[in-house]
Amino acid sequence: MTIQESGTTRPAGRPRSEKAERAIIEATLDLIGEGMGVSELSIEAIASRAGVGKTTIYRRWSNKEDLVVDALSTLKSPLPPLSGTSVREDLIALLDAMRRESGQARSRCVMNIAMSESDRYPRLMERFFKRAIEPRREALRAVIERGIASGELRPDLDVELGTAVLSGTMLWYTKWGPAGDLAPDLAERVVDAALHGLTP
Amino acid sequence: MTIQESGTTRPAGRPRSEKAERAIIEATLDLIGEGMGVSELSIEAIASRAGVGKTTIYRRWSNKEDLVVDALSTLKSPLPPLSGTSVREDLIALLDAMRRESGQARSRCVMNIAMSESDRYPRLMERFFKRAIEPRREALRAVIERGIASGELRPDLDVELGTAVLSGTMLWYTKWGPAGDLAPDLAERVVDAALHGLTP
DNA sequence: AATTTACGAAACGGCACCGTTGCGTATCGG
DNA sequence: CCGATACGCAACGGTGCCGTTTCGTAAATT
Repeated sequence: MTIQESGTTRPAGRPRSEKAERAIIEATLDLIGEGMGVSELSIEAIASRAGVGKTTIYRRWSNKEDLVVDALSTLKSPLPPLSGTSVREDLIALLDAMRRESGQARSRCVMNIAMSESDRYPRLMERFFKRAIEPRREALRAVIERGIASGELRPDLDVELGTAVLSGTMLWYTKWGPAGDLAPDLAERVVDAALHGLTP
Repeated sequence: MTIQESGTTRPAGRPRSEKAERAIIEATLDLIGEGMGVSELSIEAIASRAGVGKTTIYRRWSNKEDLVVDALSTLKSPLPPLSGTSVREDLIALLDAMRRESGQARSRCVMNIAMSESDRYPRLMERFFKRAIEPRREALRAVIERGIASGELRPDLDVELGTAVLSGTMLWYTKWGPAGDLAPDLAERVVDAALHGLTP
């Protein structure tokens, strides 16, 4: 053995192309980003878009769902840094990250899929949720729990209800708000409305 | 002329079957209610489900989109009666209607379509929005404006922000809340959280 | 009764995609 | 160089749906 990678023998023959693999996943995300539902994605369209033979796709994934799972899993969810100075500031930081993401076509369409196809592709969505949704929800939950502990939030506050109010409101604007980008100060206004309530 | 209906001459020949028409629309809504996206609906599946020949469908609608528009338009949106005694009570009535609807598979799937396919079928969705979504939003808006006028809500409240907080929170529970039916007192809790805020 | 239109069923040619196979070429280890 | 594997490409037979047409029958008007 001349070259050996961490104890695993490299199989003989030409190695699989990393470039092709990335191109396939990029093409998949592109098509999803253009509004394709999972059921409308065709392997042939992905192969064509990626400049790749169908063989190269089938060699790696046995079916479309597995491919989509892997493609969605590559979407990073970098949570914004939280200053920790106040609950209000941290909430604004989290919600403003949602606002910024909602401006990207790819993120919007992925969200569409997450919301509408979870019944038909439960396996796919379970994995995607764990990867992309759960960390954000957990961050929000942590901020709220910290706020309850510090007295910045009601001691009897239902944490889930708090997350629902905050991210649900942003979700509403994303889908049904005025067309185009969301107002830059939206997160701040939503947080203040949620914190202080609609009554005088 | 022997029998004449309200000034319009009935054309000769066998009249179109009202029963077949309803069966077609029912079948369409059934399939949508089972999780079908618009793009996955096939005329053949609808015809088969309705016990009808494809001819009978094509005679009435020239394409799938027109059929879906008509089918969705038959979905009633009976707004709940508002007591008008207080903003809080009216809001609870409106949000509880959303909660009850979210338990019905057909309503859930229609909502899925409304949220995820609005990019691909803008014409369809525009009409559906006007029919099913806009009246509810308008009712919510009216209650909020009345509350501002009566002093029950902040005088400087952004009406759209208020609707976003209320219906967005319900939306969040519908899609991402705990599985199964929503808690019967959810609307009340959401309204109180929105009215009084998350702070002590 | 004659005419007209609608009905359900079946079949049509066409198309897009399926998943697989064969081909000639490219890229690796030995 | 040799064997092995991956590559892009093209073609395969199969399937499901398209929108249309044909057929025999049913239900209305005149």
